[in-house]
Formats: sequence, C-alpha cells, structure tokens
Amino acid sequence: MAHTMHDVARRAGVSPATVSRVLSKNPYISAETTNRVLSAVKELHYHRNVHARRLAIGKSDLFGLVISEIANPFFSEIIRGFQSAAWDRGFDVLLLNTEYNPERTQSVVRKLIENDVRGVAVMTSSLDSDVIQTLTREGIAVVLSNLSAPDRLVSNITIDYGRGLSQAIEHIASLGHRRAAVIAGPPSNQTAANIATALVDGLKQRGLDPDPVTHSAYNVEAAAEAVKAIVSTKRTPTVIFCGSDLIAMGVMVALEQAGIDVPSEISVIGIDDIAFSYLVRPPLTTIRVPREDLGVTSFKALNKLLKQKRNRGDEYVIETELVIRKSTAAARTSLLRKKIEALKTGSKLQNL
Amino acid sequence: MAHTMHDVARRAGVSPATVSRVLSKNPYISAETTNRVLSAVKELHYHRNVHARRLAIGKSDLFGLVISEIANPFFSEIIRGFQSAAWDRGFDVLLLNTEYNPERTQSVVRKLIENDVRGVAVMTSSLDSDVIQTLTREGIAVVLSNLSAPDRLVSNITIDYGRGLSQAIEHIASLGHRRAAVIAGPPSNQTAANIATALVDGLKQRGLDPDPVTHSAYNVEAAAEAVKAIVSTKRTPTVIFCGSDLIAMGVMVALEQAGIDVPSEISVIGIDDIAFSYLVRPPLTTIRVPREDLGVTSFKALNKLLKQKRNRGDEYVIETELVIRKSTAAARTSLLRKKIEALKTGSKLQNL
DNA sequence: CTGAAAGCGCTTACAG
DNA sequence: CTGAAAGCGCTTACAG
Repeated sequence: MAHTMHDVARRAGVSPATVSRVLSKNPYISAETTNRVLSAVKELHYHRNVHARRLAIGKSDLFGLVISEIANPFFSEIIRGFQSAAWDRGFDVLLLNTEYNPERTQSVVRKLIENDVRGVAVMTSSLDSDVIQTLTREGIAVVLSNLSAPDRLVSNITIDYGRGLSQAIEHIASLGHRRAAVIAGPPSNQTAANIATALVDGLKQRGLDPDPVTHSAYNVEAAAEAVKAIVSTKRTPTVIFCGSDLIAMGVMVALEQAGIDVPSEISVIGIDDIAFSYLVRPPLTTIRVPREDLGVTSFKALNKLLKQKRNRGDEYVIETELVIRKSTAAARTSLLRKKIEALKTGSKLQNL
Repeated sequence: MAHTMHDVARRAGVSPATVSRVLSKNPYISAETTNRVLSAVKELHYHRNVHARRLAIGKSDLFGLVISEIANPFFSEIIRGFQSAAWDRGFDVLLLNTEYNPERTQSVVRKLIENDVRGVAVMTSSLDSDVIQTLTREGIAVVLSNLSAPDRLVSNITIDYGRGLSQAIEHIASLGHRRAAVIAGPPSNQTAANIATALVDGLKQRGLDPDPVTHSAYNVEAAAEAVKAIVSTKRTPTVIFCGSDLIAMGVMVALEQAGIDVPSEISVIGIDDIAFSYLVRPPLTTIRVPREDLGVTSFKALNKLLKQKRNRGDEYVIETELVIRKSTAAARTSLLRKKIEALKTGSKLQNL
C-alpha cells in the first residue's frame, strides 16, 4: 500500500497538519521542519492522494475541455493551447470527447459535474443549450464558440469567419472565377450554416454565382460523396468552397478520381488550416482559424468568468485570414516536364 | 452549492447509506425505496462527487495512457482503442502527454501516482526504466511497447515490424530498385534503432545497398532537412525507407522542392499508415501498424495483469503489413495529358 | 511556527 | 432490506 501523510508525519516527527503545510508551501514553517518533512517524503517516495486532496479542498483543480473527437486534427492545437494555459496556472484539464454520440455526450456532461470542474470549454456543437444550463446551474463556468449570447457564467467566443471569407472571395474573383460551388458543413451545425450564408451572400455581392450550395459531414469520405453530385452536372463550377479542410481534402480526392485537375480545372478552398493542409497536393488554400489562440482564449475566458463576483459572461472575437498556397511554379513545371518525358518515351514510370 | 448524498437521503426519507446503495446498484434494496431515492436524485439534479467516491473506495477507477503528443496522428487510434476498451468496462482514462519534455514527463509520472491509477499504458519512449520501477513500486500495472522483458506488473507489447519490413523490401526489390536510403527515427529511440537494424540487414540480404543510413526526429520539418544530405550526394538512392509516415511526408515535400519526382525518380516508403497517408500525393506506400488494436490490447493486458494474483507480466505481439498505394494510372495519365496540354497552349494554369 | 480536531462526501462492514 | 458508525487521506480554521 502506498504511504499516507500520516506515515510521513511519523517519520519526520511532526503532525500530519505540518506535512500538509510543507507540501502546500505554507510560508510559516521553519526551515528545519521543512527539511525533515521533505526528507521523509523522499525516503518514503510519498505522493499526495489527489482525490483526498480535492475532497478536502472542496473545489477541484480541474477544467474541462469538450471536443468532438481526438482523431480530428482540428482540435489538436485547441487542446494544446488550452492545456498550456491551464497548466501554467496550476490547473489540470479533463479532456472529454463526444464522438458525436448522444449517449457519450450525456456521460461527458455527467463526468464534468461529478468531477466538479470549475469551468468547461465546449468546442463542439454536440452540447445543446439545455446541457449548458445544467452545467451553469451547478456553478460551472462555460465558454462556447457557437454564437450564443454571453450570460451568467457563460462567455462566448466568436470566430469571425467574415474576414477570411471576404479575402477568399476576393482572391477567387480576382483570378477570374465566375461559378463557385459551396460544400458547407452539416446543416445541423449552426456555425456551418452561418458560414454558408456568409459565403452565398459574399459571392453574390461580388458578382459570382454560388451554385450549387450543398453540405457534408466533416470528414473526407462524406465530402468525396458530396462532390460527385456537383461534377456530374453539365455546368460545373470553377471553384469549390469547402466548410473545412477535411471536406476540401475529400473533394480533392474525388476530383482526382474523376479526372478533374485541381487547380487548373477546379480550384478548392478550405477552412481551418489544419496541420496537414500544406502536405496535400496541390497544397490547400484555406482560411486559417487560429486554434491554439482559441484554446488559450477559452481558458482565460473561464478564468475571468470565475474571478468576477457577478459571473457575467463576455464576448470574445477571434479573427481568421486567408492563406494562399501554390506549388512553386518552378518545381511543378520541372516535374511535369519529367513526367511528359516519361510518358513520351514510355520509360518505366512503374508506380505511375 | 451542489447537493450531497445527505440531501438526497433526507428528501427520500432514507439514510445516506441507502442512497449510496441505490446509486451503486446494490441488489438488496426494495423497489419502492429505489424509486423514492431515484426521484429525489432527479428532483435535486444530484450527482455523486467522484473525488469522495474514489477516496472512500480506496481504489480509483482510472487507467493512465501516456503518449508523446496529441497532435501526432499516430496516437489517435491508440487513444480511441484504449478509451473504448476502458469505458466498456466502466473505467476512466487519464490521458497524459509528455510533449517530449523531461519536466512534463516528471509531472506525468507524478499525476499517475497521485491519481492512484490502477494501470498505465506507456506509448512513448519518454519514460525510462527508472520511472517504470517507480510506478510498479506503487503497485501500478504497466504495459509498454518498447521491447523490454515482461516482469512483475509489467507486460510488453512487441510490434513486429519484421513482417511489414520484409514485404516492403521484397516489393522494392521486385520493382528493380538497387540503391535504398534509410531515414530512421531518432537514434535515442530503441524502436527506431531496431527498425533501422532490421532494414539494413534485410536490404543487404536481398542484395540491395542500404546507403546512406541516417535518421530524423518524428516530424515533417526534421525529415525535410535530413533528406537534403541524401539528394546532394552524387549517387542518389532510388528508394527511401522512412521511420514513420510523418518522416516520409517531410521527405516527399523536400524531394518535390528539389525537383525530384516521386515515385518515378525516387520511391518513398513510410511506417504507421496514419490516416493522412492516403491523402498526400502520390499516396504513401507504408507499413501499417494496427494502432487501434494496439490500444485495445494495451488495456486488456493491464486488466489481465491486475487480475492475476502474482501479477506476472506477459508478452504480446502485434503484426504489421505493407500497404501498397498507387495513383490510379488512368486518373494520373489523364491529369498529365491535361497539364501537358495546358503547358503547350500556354493556357492560364493560374495556380500552377 | 505547530498540533489536535473537525470536516470534505462518499462507501461498507456490522448489526439488526 | 436498511441504518448508525467508522473510515478513506487530505486541509484548515482554531488555539496556543
């Protein structure tokens, strides 16, 4: 069995209270006592039991972070940002993923409450407003990124897609595109719907024809499926705006299979700027969402919320921006020439 | 303040002990009492405090999972497998990441002990054998994947790269390759070193010349750097074996920048088969490591270890296999023709 | 600067 | 089938 504070106390010849004080860095302890206690701790390989500690303190040192799924690289930097911010201030993070599953979502909420987290950043749309109320009723601070209004114990972070979208539309228009398709995220997702609306409005305003406007789940396979309907029409678009980078990647795969070249025949634009977006070919032009910043801001928002007496929520805004990526012309030309050569001479392009 | 079991008891007109029994699904409770308690729980929105519960039980319901970094997609499926296996059995997972940082690594170990986890799966090489001993001394079961021998409270999962490597070498040899470079993972990593050795031996045995044999950290940037030295020599290889898919992707980027075509001039082979490996172009041929299986097996191994009286560790083996990927010839040819056409006519390949 | 004691919110033999 | 009581391992006023 692991040792307890009592064991350490006996060994150091002090009371458990003193051991607790030393370990909590209470300043009113003599240097000598501190040393004796620390030696005993070391000798016994003593570690405090965090469950007992949390129970005694009456508050947990935990903050929750709710995401959809760990496998989605979109969340990676959010996690990193949130974690660092929390650790820097001596808090722990309880990372919970809903996997888009209602049952799991329920158990996520239960865990948040059972663990007595101080606050939670909800970075998925799987939690509806009922659930949010359940949390705030327990005194848990909540920060969301779904455009709901700030409230008691609830702050909101708005990701301002407007700027990035305008830049993207301007970019596309200036390249001479006329017909733009839109594959937004799932319609049940409020953010996705807002982005779709903003895109359609923006495109029209710039004299572009948004057609068709459709949607897809946030994954490669669904997107590949969604794009089929688009390319099978007679009047194909010259650019496809996608609701996320994963959707864009699915689109690129499907276009390739259909024998349609990106970007010479159809350009593709994503949203998020996930880490892999510069590794696909052609590299993905996308609207960057500063996700590490989003994570950090989320934590700070929670902290602020809890420090105020009235727990009044705030509104935060995070900006987006277009990231234009192209293959180096030189490199691509040189590669093409080689491939042309290879095709001509019929030389062994074994893996072609 | 949140309600306690006492509040529920009073409201239901029973003792706290009874509430506890109802909530723990103790069978010897009358249906009527159960209902009264459950109603009170519902009315008060009562949730058990997990810290008090864990303290009273004397054992936590936690299992630890230690990885290097969440952003690395290599770990995604491991997490998923481990989590599902744990949840299915009513346990919770404490996910800890070292970020390759010694300080963080120390605090990871501390957290494992403080949280009184029953067992921990260590999926990173950041924890040395000293640390493992620290854990087992506390009675924590450990499962590793680093080729150390099973021991008391320690099981080992060997990923058998042999099969996948043989298949890859055979594949490459049958395509007529003669000169193979190797960019292994970091030399400090035992697994990386073993893979490098196996590769060199296997290549020689098959009459291929492994040269040069070098290494890189497990990320895109480092790999891109590492490959420069290789292509700058006069005698460039026709295939590069990479210690991971991320390394392979870095290599592909760097080769492209150097104007070297993959795979017609140099073929690239990765290891892992991360989710994105089929999205890069050309799609990556790689050695698949069944990582979800690895996660599930890790959990089962811990469970088994804890159930035995003697806590004797076991040895597990996970197989790998080559995944050959090529672009559809038809699609690529058609795309090439279009690009050729575009180049000839000088038409606007704006983003080319 | 330090100790004795109460209390955090649960669980679980023990007794009935 | 149910309750009173002890105990899990800490922390922290309170007192000195």
